[in-house]
Amino acid sequence: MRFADVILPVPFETFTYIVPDALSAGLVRGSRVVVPLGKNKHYAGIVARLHTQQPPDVQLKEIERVADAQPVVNEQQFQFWQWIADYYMSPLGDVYKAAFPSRLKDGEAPTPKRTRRTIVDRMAGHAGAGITHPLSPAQQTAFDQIVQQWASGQTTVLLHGVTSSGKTEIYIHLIQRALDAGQQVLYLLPEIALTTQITDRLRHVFGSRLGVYHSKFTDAEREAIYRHQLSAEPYDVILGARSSIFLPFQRLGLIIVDEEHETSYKQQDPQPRYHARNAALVLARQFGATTLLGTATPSIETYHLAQDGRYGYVPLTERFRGLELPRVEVVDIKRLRFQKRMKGAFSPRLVEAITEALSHREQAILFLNRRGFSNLITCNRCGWVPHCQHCDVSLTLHKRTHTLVCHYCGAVYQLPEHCPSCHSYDTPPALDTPPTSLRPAPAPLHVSASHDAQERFVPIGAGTERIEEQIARLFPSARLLRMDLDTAKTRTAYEKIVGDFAAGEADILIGTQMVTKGLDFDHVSVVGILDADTMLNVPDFRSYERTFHLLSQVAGRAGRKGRQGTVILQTRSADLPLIQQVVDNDYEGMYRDQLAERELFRYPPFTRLIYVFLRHRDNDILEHLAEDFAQLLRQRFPDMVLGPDRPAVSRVQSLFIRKIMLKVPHTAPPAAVRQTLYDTQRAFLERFAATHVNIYFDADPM
DNA sequence: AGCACGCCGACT
DNA sequence: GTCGGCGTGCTC
Repeated sequence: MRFADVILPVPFETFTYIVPDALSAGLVRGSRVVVPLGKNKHYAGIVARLHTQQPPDVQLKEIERVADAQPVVNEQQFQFWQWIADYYMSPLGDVYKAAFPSRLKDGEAPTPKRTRRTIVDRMAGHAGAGITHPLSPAQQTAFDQIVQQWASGQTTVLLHGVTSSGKTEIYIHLIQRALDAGQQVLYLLPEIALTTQITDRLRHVFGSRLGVYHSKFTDAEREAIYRHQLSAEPYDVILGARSSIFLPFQRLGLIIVDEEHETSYKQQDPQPRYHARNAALVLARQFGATTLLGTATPSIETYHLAQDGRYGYVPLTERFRGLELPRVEVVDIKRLRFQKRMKGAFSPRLVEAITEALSHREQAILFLNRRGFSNLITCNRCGWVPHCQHCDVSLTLHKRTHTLVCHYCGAVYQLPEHCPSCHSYDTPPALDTPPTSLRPAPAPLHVSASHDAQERFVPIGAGTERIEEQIARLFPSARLLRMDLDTAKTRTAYEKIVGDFAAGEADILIGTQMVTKGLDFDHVSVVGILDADTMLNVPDFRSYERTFHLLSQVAGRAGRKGRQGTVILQTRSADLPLIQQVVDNDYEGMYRDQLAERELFRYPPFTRLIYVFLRHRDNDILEHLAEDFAQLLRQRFPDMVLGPDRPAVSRVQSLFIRKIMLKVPHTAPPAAVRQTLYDTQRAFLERFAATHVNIYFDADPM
């Protein structure tokens, strides 16, 4: 009797099935098979092992059919999956879930008969022509240094190049070099930076040898690319987001991780909580491939490794075509507010700079890291602030839709007619209206609160929607565009805003983080950072580093050929050294300060962090459980445990949350640490068998 | 994660 | 008298 251990898209390791004789011949490790699970579910899973050892005490079911003629997971991928599963403490089933397009995991739908060829056609295009631009002398020097460091055995190199230094052109030449050597290339970008600007440029050069892979593609498109990579003639270059590290490769020779400092490389929510940059380095090692990490502002961790000599290091300080770095001016809005000299969120200096830009027919970008109209609203009589019923966050007013939105879970509420706390303005409620508080609003909303409902509640703080309103009042003739999650929900909407702004069809672009990534506009002379403080005040050891990255990136949007751009940085923390470091573009200074802090408080890169999260619907029970769990951990990991703490958002979707932080020294063997964590978890769950507590780990959290 | 099974409130 | 709420338990 033969058995197969099968990986299924459920959070477990493997399930064992009987291999029917009829299927035996066509089955190998890596085959995709359809199997029954539970009462009447069917999934497509991956055969991880074929053997003859019948497991005891389980009633085995049979494999129903083999889904493909050929195996779909190769040996290299199995190793990689196992590394992810081990390192990030996630079951193989969840790794499989992350690695595969959904349709390939579905047991119900038969494999589609090749749909219209347009799926692959759209991706492919022309043959490509080696249309690489010649490198500038500075770029050529960087290129030579990178190649030379690889040759000297330094397989990972950090390219530290200022914004607009033309890193992409260097990448293109390195990719060409790898292709000439018959190798495949993986080019990773954060999701948000995968714009048409970059894909068009690469398509232009590499034509049909390029495959693009990211989450905005339909599942069918992703399936097509996955299958194409299994074929005898796969794409030689994959340009993709985080999840493209899971594609099958045959002769991978080079991985480029652009914007390596981006925290979005770390998958946050569903398991596996992997870091695509770090996982890519492991992938490269498996293939004996070289890696290039590129950024204008390296992460502290990466820069530290480069300083240590563990990564090669290549600086590129010259901006392409002699573009000057922008001049950054700090405006202390704490004082201006006190002096009542602010016009809404705008300082006189920012208004002046925008006025000047507009008078020269130049463009401005205004950056604010918060969407919606106001951060929160409060009753103007008693101070009541509406909160999400499921999460521990106040609700954001969205004026256009007359709604209150939870930016954490996405729940949408009607704007209340009167304050449920003090019952002020107590017009008689309609009989069918529960007088209590917030009622969830039906999804597409056409609810209009009565006109004066908005006056009963005072909006506090500004979001992009409110900035748009203020700027329209300050500059009535300016043409405005707003880009945030609300206006650029789809890729098309996003591309339209970017395209329109680039074409000069608007004068001012207001936006969130979205405006900071991978965009180059030629006519932007002013960038306004409306409020640097929201980022600084996040209680997290990385908040200064993150603020530096973000502000430097936003600042880099300013500047046009032949004229220095201006950045107006408004902040209430004007004296902070970090702000001066942004002004001076002083990465080294920021790095030095942050590294000292990290060493003092034993944070990465001096330790490895593991977070333990506990979730429970009862806050008091959770409080005790988390305390007990931390106690068990303290016994096993002396001097390494911090907490439990309430995370900033301590309740999400009706579950309360506690976080325990583990600072693991580099001397502790990772496998042993993980084993101890699992043992502790098991002991804990056995002791509190009855209580329903959810525990999970996050290795190298962001 | 799904999804079924199981015990307590408002409807024809 | 049932429809249905989501608590909890299992999946080879």
